[in-house]
Formats: sequence, C-alpha cells, structure tokens
Amino acid sequence: MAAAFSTSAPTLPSYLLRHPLSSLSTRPPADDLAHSWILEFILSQPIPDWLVHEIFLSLPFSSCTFHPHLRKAILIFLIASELRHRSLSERTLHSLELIEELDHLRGAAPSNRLKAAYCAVAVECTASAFRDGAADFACAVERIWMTRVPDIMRSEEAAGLVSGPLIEWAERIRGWVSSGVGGESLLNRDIEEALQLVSDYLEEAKDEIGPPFLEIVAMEVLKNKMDVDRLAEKSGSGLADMNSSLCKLVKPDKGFRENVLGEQYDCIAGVCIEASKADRTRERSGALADISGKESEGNEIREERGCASTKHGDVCRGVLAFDVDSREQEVVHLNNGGQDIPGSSEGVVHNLASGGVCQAESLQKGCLVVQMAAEDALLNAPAATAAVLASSGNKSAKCRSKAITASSISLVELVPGVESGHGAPAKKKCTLVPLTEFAESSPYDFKQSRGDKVAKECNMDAEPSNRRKFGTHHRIFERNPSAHTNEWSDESPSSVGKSPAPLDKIKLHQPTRRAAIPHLVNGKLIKRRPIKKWSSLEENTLREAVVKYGKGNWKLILSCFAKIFEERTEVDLKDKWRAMSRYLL
DNA sequence: TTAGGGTTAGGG
DNA sequence: CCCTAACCCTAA
Repeated sequence: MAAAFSTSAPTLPSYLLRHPLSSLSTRPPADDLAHSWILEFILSQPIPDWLVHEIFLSLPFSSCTFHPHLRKAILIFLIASELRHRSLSERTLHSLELIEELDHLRGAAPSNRLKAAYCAVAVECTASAFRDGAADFACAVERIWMTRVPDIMRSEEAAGLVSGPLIEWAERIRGWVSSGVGGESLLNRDIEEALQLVSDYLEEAKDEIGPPFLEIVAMEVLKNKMDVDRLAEKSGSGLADMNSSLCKLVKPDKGFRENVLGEQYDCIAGVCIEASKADRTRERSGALADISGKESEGNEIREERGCASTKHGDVCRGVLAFDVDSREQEVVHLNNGGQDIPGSSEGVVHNLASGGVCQAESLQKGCLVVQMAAEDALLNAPAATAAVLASSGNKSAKCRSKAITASSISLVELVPGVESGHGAPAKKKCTLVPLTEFAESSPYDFKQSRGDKVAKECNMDAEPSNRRKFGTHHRIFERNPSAHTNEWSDESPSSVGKSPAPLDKIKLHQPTRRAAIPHLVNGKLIKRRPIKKWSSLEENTLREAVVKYGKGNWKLILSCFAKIFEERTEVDLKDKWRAMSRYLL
C-alpha cells in the first residue's frame, strides 16, 4: 500500500499532502514511508518510552535517512521523556541544538521559547554539576560554557539558540570559575523553573509539528467517510487495495473485522500487555509475578481479565493496560461509526491521565489507518510484535527472529555491517541503533543538497574520529560525546557516580549478579560464584516462563522475572532448563 | 545472546 | 570415587 501511495500520490487528497511526511519533494524511500508514519504515530502515543523504542527498533527501516519532520518528532519525544523523569541533562541540550538546526535548515525563525529552554537547561545542568561537587562543576563548565555555548555562538545552524540571558550566564559563570567565588548562587536555583521552560517549549513544538500523519488520515476517514470509490476510480489499480480496505474499515464486515482488524489490535494488545508486565517488573524493582496466579489485585487484574488473551475476539479487552502507577483507569468503549470494534464489547482500558478518550480513539484511528495506509509494514505487524515481545531485553533475538519469517521483517539490521571473515559475503552487523541516533541521522533531502558534509555514519561502532567535525561544535549529525544521561536504562545503584553508559546500546533492567570473575576476598582467590541451589519457586517460575515465552528466550525470561531469578544469569536459566529437561526425559 | 561442551563443588 | 547440580567457557 505504501508503494501505491508513492506511485499514485498525485491523486491523494490535498489534506494528506499538507503533512510533511507526504511531501513529494522530501519523500523517503518508499519502503520507509509507511514506517515513518507509524513511528510518528507511535511517538505521539502515551505508551512507555522503552516500548516506543522497542517498536521503533521493530520497524524495518531500510534507510538511515529520515525526514526532518520525523527527526524533530523524535527529538521532541526524547526531551519529553527526560521531562517525564524530571531530568534535564546535556543530552537535553543536545536535542535542543538539533532541533534548532533542523528549524534553521527549513528557514524557520528562532523560537524564543526554545532559546529560553536552552538557557535554562544549560544553567540547570551546571547547577546540578555544582551540587555534585567542585570537580563535576569544573567539568560541566568546561563542557557547557567553554565549549558548547561558544560553539553554538560560532555556528551558523545553532546560532538561533543564543539569547541575552545565555550570554549573561556564560559571562557570569566564567567569572565565577576564574575568580573562584560566587558560584554558590547556583545552588539556589530551582529545577522547576527549567522544567517549566522546557515544558513550555515542548508545547509550542508539538503544536508546530501538528498531529501525526496517520491521525490526520484517520480523522478524515472517520469524519468525512472518504469517498473511497471516487478515490479508487481516479487512482486506478494503484489504490484499489486501499479502496477495498477503506470500504471494509468504514463498513467492516464481521469476517474482516475479526480476521484483519482484530489482528492489528491483537498486535498492539500484545505489545501493551508486555509493556504492562515489563513495566511492573521495572517499576517495582522486579517484585513481579507470582505466576502461580495469586497476584490478582490492582493492575494485575487487567491482565488476568483478558489482556493475556491474544485470540481474535478477545484482543480488545484491556488493550492499553500499560499504566503501572495505579492511576485511575476507565473502561472506554471503542466505537467505529456506531459499530463496535471486534471484541471491544469489554472496552478498552486506557490511561485517563494520559489523555483519556482521545488516546483510545487515537489508537483506534491508528489501527484503522495503519491497516489502510501502511499495509507493507502492518501486514508484518504480528511478526514485528512477536519480535518486540521476544526481544524485550533480548535484542539479538531480533536478528535471529526465530518466530519470524526472514522476509517478514528486517528489524534492526539497519546498520552497515562489518565484513565477515573467510571471504564470506558481507553481513549486516546486527547493531542496535537507539532512537536517539536516528533523531540525529541526516535528512535525505538535506543530505543530498550538501553531499557528504552531513552524511551520517550509521555504524555506531565507528570511532568518533571518523566522523566529520564542524569546528568543535557537536554537529547535528554527530553524536555528542559529552552528552550525559542514558534515558533508556534503569539506573542501577552501581552506576551512580560512574561514567555514563554508552548511548548506543539499550540497557534493560538487569538483576544483580553474584561476582563471577575471579576476585580476591580476604586475600583468597574466588574463582567462581558460590553454588546457589535452585528453589522450587525458581524452578516453577522457569517452567511456566518457558511455556509462556518459549525455550531459548532466557534473557527475556530473566528480565520478566528479575526478582525471582535474582542473582541468576540467562546462562543459569539455560543450564537449569537443560538439567530439568534431562530429568524429565 | 544462546547453545553446548567442559569444569568444579559437594553429597553419598 | 561417582554422580549430579551448578557454574564456566566459547563458538556461532
């Protein structure tokens, strides 16, 4: 269907063409168009950040080039994510710089709110470092005020971030550093002010980029009952499929609803179910999962009531059950032009705090339009979802995609690979590219116009020295080596105070492990971990987890039952299952 | 990250 | 000493 859109775009209704992601002049590779729509839609949904990331990784983008509009949406999402965690870091600064460069590229005037937010974040980062100690403060001043800020002042693209207050702060802080006095006033700063300014800018930015393409399409379909016959007639066979789909969507027959639409809901339901489970695991430090079924109160009820079912007809029960904070829940009936969505008699549980009915409707629209407009990607949605589920915390599983046909999804093989040995054909290296990197990937239109100057090296393993520099300023298409904060990882106590984790890998929750490397204890060399007998709880959990997730998904199982499998490794799980299998045989 | 072979600790 | 469970190593 994406191909149909790309080849017969002139016949598209004008309201579709108004959206940046439908622009003929800036169209990404056809295969990626639908994925861009989906990603843009997903970014706007009230689902956990890590899940957005997982879905993103499951979208088989064929190219590393992204539309500036999509990149801006990603950057806004990343900043919003930090805001939700009440965390402002130099990564926030970096994201704001990237946004300013994107705005500059399209000729948009610098935003005053953006300037204010940038200044506030820069000061807050400095204040935060100041609170951490003199050494951190000195480093932060060096990075932010001696390097970053002068760089943006010099650079053409990010100069729009420079404001009077920023210059004043730069002078003030440099003065403090040189004189050694006066910095104490930084301690009195309130992060709330910075958070509010960033929040204000985000509101403006979200208004500016507007609703997702898919939502606009869905809105039109649902409101105006798009004249699909006329559209199809105009477009010829290219849109015949869309015509057919639209007819079914607007007037869905039972079979279609159950078999096709239901499947889409099934996918999303599955993702959300796992989101709910995994979030519970994370949020409660792994206090999960009495899988014997004793746990049946509060949020868990959602799952037991029906979320766990993935059979058609059941899939809409408790679809959006990813709220883990026991916030108010409400059952909302989805309605499609007076007709219930299949299986929706029980309604959709969703998070009112995140947008209420609109969110449920958005999801509904997304499903409808995804079915209509992104057939290429969404026909593979079950496989993609399976990949998400199978690889939550198990990234390489995506490369193998056991449960997925090879043709169905290329997943994260987005990164130009390294040559394999023995003269074998070059393989794509299965390197995961976090959303942050794609937000920084070069826009295809800009890339073409500027040649290799801005070409992004997608291989995250590449040495920074291989990357083009633009003075000392961190170019929009380069990673920022000084950016701190790893928003995709759960902060572990052991990581506090240490160097930030590399940003090119997603970190999922890891249970604490017993020391495995040979080490000295009281002068005695410990070569291996002490033997820890498996409890019956662990054994039972493992049995049920294998039934649930399948043998071989040890990382996923460990992640889901981190609390129960405390101090176990995925290899331990594998070994134990092997031993148990032997016993059973 | 996983699978499978190898090694080690501990109980009988 | 043997057996088994738990743990380790390493190729793919």
